[in-house]
Amino acid sequence: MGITERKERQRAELREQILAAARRIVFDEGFEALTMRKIADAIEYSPATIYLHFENREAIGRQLCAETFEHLMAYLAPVSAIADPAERLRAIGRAYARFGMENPKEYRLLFMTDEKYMEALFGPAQHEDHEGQRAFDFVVETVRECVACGAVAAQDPVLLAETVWASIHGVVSLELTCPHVLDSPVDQIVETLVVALTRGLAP
Amino acid sequence: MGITERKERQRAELREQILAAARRIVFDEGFEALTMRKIADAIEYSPATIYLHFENREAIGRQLCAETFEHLMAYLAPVSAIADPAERLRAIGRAYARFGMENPKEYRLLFMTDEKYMEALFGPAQHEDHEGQRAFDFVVETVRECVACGAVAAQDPVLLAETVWASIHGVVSLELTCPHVLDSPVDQIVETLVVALTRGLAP
DNA sequence: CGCATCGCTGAACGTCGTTCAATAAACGAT
DNA sequence: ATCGTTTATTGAACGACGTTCAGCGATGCG
Repeated sequence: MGITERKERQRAELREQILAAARRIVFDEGFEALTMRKIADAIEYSPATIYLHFENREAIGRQLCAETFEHLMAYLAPVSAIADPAERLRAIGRAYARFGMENPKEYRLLFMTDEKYMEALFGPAQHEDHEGQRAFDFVVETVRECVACGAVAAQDPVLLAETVWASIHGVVSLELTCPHVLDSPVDQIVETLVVALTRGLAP
Repeated sequence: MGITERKERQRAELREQILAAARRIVFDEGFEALTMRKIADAIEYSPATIYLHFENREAIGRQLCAETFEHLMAYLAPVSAIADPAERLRAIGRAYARFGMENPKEYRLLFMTDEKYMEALFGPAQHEDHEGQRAFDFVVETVRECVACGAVAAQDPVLLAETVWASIHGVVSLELTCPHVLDSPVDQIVETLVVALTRGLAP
């Protein structure tokens, strides 16, 4: 009785086709340009069919966000190999910015569009393991190590981690929103920022 | 022959009514919720009438951006009275962040929506006096003074000013996009940031 | 073969920004 | 006062959007 399985497989395949089409559209034109009818055209199905696989457009956005977050994690993962906490903190900033600049549409969807696309990663739900929170905890832990080894003056590690995150996010988001306003190269601004921050937060 | 003048006045009044309605809607619900039909309802005219005063919705957004920028300048103006350049630089950051937190929808329209709403303030036009550029030059000048008096190590002042601006923007924009993700109060993050930056950029 | 289930869609609803011919009012000239 | 013209305003429409749902045909089961 492989019929049920075949149907399930075909169903999953169509769902993946929808996601693939949506991914491509978002990558090329951004999430605002993602249209149910455009997806339908791409997969050669009626728009109504999409609603048999996703609750609505927002649900597709949420799924793409989850994937985007995995993508971001892939950028950050190699950084954890760096032993020196201060250098690791700087490397986190660089890797994060690099992800944003290399994946502008995805970054925008995840961090600059609406809170509803982040809240799946961060809460405010109660008991789920929020991968967003876990990733942020990695930054917090690095800051804690910086404090422990005397590279950073003792302060609330969460506050410091949020300061680092927010400021790097600022460079990326400003560049993504208005590409020609920042005169200096993003790399250089990020470098200035991470160096100044680790210097300025030292005891 | 006051007839022409009266007509001109009435025309200007209706234009101002449109802007007033648009302002209120953006202030209450954000620019995404700004609808031509909603404006038309508010001013008790047909939607088509609005197009006799503005080219399209985007033109209204641009005008609101210009006003928003004036508003931001009003926050920054008192700061110029501060004599110490380093303290003035910190005060710029605080005032900028306060503006963003107190005028979230306007801030979002101006700096987080689309480059087309900033480019009127910053270019890429050629010979106009871009008020956005002038405001940014104020930050650059402050940085220059910081360098001159030895508070900041000699580097490209534009790079340093952009670093400061982008990082503060990051705190504001992150908080506006996802209000409950940052655990620490925005004031505290901004304070940590401006202090760490001026410390870290010192010679 | 008949019946039930499933995948799928055409057509519709209400929304949006925008356009344009048509209407009515106000005006200048005679 | 009347005519012709300019001006202000709009109703109705177009195409696109997200979303819903009755119904269609094919598939599977007894």
